[in-house]
Amino acid sequence: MSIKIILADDHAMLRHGLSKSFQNEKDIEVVGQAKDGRTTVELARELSPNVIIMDIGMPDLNGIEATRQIIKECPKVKIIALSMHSSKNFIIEMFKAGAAGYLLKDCEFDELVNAIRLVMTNKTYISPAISDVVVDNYMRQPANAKESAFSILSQREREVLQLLTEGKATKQIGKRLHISAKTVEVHRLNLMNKLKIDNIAQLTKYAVQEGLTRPEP
Amino acid sequence: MSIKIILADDHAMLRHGLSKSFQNEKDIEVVGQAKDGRTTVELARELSPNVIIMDIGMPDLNGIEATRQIIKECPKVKIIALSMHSSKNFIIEMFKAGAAGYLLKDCEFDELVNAIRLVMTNKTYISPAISDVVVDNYMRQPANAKESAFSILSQREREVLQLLTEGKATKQIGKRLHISAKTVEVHRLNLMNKLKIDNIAQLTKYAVQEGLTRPEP
DNA sequence: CCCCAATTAAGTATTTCCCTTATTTTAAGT
DNA sequence: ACTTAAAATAAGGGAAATACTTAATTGGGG
Repeated sequence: MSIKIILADDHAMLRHGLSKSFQNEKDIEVVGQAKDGRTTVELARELSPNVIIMDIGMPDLNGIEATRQIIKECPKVKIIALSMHSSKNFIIEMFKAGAAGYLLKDCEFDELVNAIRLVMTNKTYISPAISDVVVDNYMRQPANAKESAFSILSQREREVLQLLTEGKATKQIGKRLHISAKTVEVHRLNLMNKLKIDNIAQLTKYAVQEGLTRPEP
Repeated sequence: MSIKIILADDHAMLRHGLSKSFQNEKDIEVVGQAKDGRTTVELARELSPNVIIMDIGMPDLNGIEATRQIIKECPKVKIIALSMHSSKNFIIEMFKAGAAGYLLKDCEFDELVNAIRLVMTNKTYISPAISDVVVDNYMRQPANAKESAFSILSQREREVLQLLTEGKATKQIGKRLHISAKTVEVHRLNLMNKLKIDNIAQLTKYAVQEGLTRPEP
């Protein structure tokens, strides 16, 4: 029986290319693709894959949040981050969210295949290209004391923050999250109080810096 | 008679250091310092300096706008850009705004001194570190066809855009620019229509990409 | 089992936004 | 110099969003 995987990345080109490449691997089957985090969460529920290849910078719901939510629902699913970013924050948060592996996008395809087979044996795969960052983090834990969005804000607040900083109106956010616009308002108010920011402009810059949303308009 | 210069940079540390360094140059006198573009414009009016050393990334009013305004009022003033950015857009727009020189911040102090003395003879100084960018621009003009904020928006609109994306409220912007809040509203509406963006979040990302405001919250 | 934080939601007063209209300046073209 | 266009200024008014308050419900952790 083959390994069922889902590809989550906002670039169709990359998904298509990977999908083609996986056709040569007889024990791996691409059962689904998603261009944003929210779709990925839904597909994970419907298709019950073994592995998800997850980009971090995606619209609507970023890869870290998506991972958090998927792992909460189905802890057996193995999620491998495939990201452009080698910055400490992303790597650490991705593993905190429950990822089973982390690779950079400029790695070889074979490395990804190896990683997939490895995580299927309940092991964790850390790409050599980023292993030093992970080690470094354990070496000087106290230096990493500054609280980031991931620790101060609740999950819902982070979701609202991302949609807010992607230009969505309160109403739209309510619809997307299936909650009242009034609730979204409260989340917005609370998160802005926590961050001590009282305008969307600075909030957007903050979210970009934290990697919760992407810098492109 | 010595050359009177103004230092415009938001980092007090840099201003202080430069100021100290200039004490060794007997023919150069630092007559004023400013931490933002708007203050620089005022100082330029009051102190009538010969040269202004101008950073680009400054709050309230960025270096490019400040240059535009100062040159409009006093075309004799020589403005030398001292920037971290070596990207084409900044360099081109700075010269369009009327700058007499452009240096990167990691150049030698002596290069800056040379540049100051050179522009005083009505020559233009382009740092070797960026000269290729300038040449490159003339080589393939048509490639540079995509319109940036500097070309589509009016000066007032760019000013409003910067303040808006720095988190200022309409009222505050009106006060700062000495115009009615209603007028600011119109400028905001017009610029958003021109850019085809209808929310502050995306507008902020756009302004950051165009260098009109800084990425830090 | 109780408590705290998170999530949900509504009411209301205030503010902002959107659109239209209009006058005055400034810039540009011929 | 004269005409036109664009930019900058501003007000009015209804629609919409926001700030702030209050509160019910839920879900773990001690």
